[in-house]
Amino acid sequence: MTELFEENSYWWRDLDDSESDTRGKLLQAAYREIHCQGFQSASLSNILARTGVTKGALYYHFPNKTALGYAVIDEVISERIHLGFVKPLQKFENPIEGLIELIETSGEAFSLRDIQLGCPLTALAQEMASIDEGFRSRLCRIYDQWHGSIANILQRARDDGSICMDVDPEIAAVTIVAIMEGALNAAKVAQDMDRLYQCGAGLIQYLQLFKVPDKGA
Amino acid sequence: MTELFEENSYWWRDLDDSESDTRGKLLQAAYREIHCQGFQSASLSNILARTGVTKGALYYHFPNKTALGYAVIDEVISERIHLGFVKPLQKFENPIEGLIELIETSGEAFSLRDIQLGCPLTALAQEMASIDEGFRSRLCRIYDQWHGSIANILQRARDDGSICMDVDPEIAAVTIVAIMEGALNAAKVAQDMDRLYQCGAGLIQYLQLFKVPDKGA
DNA sequence: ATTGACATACCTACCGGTCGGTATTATAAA
DNA sequence: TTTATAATACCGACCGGTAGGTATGTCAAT
Repeated sequence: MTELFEENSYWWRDLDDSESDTRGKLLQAAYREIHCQGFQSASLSNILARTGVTKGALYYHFPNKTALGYAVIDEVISERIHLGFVKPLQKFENPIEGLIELIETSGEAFSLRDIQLGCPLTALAQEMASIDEGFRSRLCRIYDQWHGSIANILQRARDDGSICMDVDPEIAAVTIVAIMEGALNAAKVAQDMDRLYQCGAGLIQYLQLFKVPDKGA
Repeated sequence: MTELFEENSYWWRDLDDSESDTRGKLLQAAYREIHCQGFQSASLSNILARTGVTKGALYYHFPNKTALGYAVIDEVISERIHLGFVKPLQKFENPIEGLIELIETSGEAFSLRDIQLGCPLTALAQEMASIDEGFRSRLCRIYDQWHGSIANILQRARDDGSICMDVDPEIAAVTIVAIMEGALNAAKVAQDMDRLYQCGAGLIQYLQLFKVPDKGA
């Protein structure tokens, strides 16, 4: 078996393996183990072995496995999604161009390995949302922030007339995220970056609908 | 904990619990257990207890847990996706109207419980695609059939001029499935049917792009 | 002397899987 | 028609291993 855990990845690039921060090391290792195996099948022994931390230390910092999972969502995944999908959008004047830019650069950002692993948010949502309310509510918060940030820039764009008045920012935001997560899912199963590009093209088509009807005519 | 397994559900309505067919009973129970818990956390003991079948009988029909999982995909999930998402599309003259009809009726087909559980195909894909090649290839086959069937009707519609010539059937098909799976994912996490409707509205907007440019003008 | 930050040994429950045995039916030779 | 054989379908005690979790011990810094 190829050990996906050992690979470098977009999903855990630049993790701050703060040498002496036991709690931090546990969080990062737990994040990767959970991303690779799922939460329920994530093995504390693996995390311990990989970090060199002992069980006593783990249970000093976290009351149980579930709490560790919650912390991974709140402190690692949340930030990753923000850094990868929310923040990059803020710096664009025109949200449509920002979205398109984001779609196009993500083709370069992801390696095939990243695609195989898939989005950690979706994975955890699929596995845990119906099993544990603590997981669900935390994951939901992240999705809501993601939706909110997109809806926000669409609203602003609508206000200043750079996109069509009759686009509903909320519907558009939810749909855009759905396409992105759906695209990541499709590419993961197919193990094929092309799926990502195809959905990217579809998303760009969808975004064309937002343009103001040609004023030049 | 509410026992999602015990609920009736869109996802396992009309399962043929063929009284005396041990293998069939195991398949159906395994499907439900896997859908509720995920494959890795699915407990053979649960499946056994729920069916009244013994361990000896299970291992007579299946060499191991993995083979049981494969059979669930090939024989249960495959058919469910076909019945729920592929076949309903075939009976429509106009694929756009067919898609829209499917989106609208699915709002009635799903209960909140169904939404909480989510699509079994996505769940298994997210959990197992990067862990086990046997799972991945089988799930990929189902997605390919789904994509293929949509691409097909779009191609036919293009040929007879009922949709715009410059829609790429493959890109459109992959994108449509991505939106649907993304919608189911969003609704699951939010535990809210409205997410489904929002994405449905977004998908319908997207489908408007396929219409032939107004010939009456 | 107390506390924060671990380390180590240990516990029980459950997991997938095995294996010797059994009841029932099908086949076929005598 | 009886009887021997064999395959099918199942039973359930048992096994090694791993899981999450706990109890107690250590030890440097305040």
